[in-house]
Amino acid sequence: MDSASDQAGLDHESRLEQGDHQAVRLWLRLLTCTNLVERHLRNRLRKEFDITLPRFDFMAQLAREPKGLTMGDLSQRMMVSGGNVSGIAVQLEGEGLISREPVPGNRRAFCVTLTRAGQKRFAEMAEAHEAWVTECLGNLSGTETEQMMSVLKHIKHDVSRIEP
Amino acid sequence: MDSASDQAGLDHESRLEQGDHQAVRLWLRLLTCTNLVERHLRNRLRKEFDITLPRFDFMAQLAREPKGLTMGDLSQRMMVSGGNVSGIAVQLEGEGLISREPVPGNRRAFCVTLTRAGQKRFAEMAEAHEAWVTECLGNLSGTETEQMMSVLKHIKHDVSRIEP
DNA sequence: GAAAAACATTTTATGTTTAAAATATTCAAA
DNA sequence: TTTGAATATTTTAAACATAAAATGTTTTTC
Repeated sequence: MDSASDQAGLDHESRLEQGDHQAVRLWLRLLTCTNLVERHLRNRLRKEFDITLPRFDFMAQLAREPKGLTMGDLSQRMMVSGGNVSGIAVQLEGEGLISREPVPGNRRAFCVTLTRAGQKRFAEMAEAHEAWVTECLGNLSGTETEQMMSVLKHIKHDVSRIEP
Repeated sequence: MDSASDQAGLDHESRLEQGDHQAVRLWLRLLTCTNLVERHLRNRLRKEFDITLPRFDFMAQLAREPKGLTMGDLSQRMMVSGGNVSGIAVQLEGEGLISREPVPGNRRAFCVTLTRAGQKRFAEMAEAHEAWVTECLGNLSGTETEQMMSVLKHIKHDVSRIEP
């Protein structure tokens, strides 16, 4: 067992055998890397602000859109099901961090916004969050960052063309 | 609203505002991209083989290690909690795809292996899985693939150095 | 303008995931 | 050799996630 994998812990891509193809190797490394960062952010959000990643994400979407979003908008942007968004909204509303008000002229939809308390709370968290992300991804060179952005865009395009 | 985001649906990184910094932009794109591929694979595994991604992953780890792994090994390599692995193992054992046998000389640990049926089942799935991954990530140029591999390695290294 | 289709959301049932506590075993030290 | 620490796993409780059904609203269509 080599010291590098001892150090970082064994994971998806540390244990690949020769036969695995290039694309699979890339996929496993991509997955490992994203999980690593995601877990790091999740832990710190919990430890420092006692909030989960989905709730933070929910609030982040609202912070970018001061005029508010509907539940459907949130579902799309967070890329999760409507029922999921619904459950998170109940909790955040209970904590007084968001408010749901009827949309004039459309009694089906809600307009969800951050409350004043929600804005304040989110601002604190966002600053820390950005610092944590920068800690994870901020040591790349400008070239590396650009390469990643470019290739990821390419992948996103390819995958979008597949879906049934 | 541009046609590209109509096409793929709104997501984490489609809605960023100017002020967000480089690292955060990269992170959101990385997350979006990984989620996109992960969801695609998850859906196809469910549709074609009626299996979940975690179960597939569990079996994949075992397929690479014919001598078997302990529950703790699996937890580390899959990067999920022990309780999680425990639950998956119960199910797969119930379906006769894996077996758990005591380790001689250590009554705490189990040695988990694929059964013959498990090996056969996994071989079928793995072939399809590799094709799906190649569909998602196989259209990149050699240069792009190498760049991704290299930058991801860099990120992984940076993040590993942070953890408390 | 009534029926049908589409929309926005919530509810329900089921399953996944985690952290933390509980259980049991092994190892180390005094 | 008993105490205590470390290890390996399972159980538990709560949050998260999905699909599908249910509810109520709006729009379309004939």
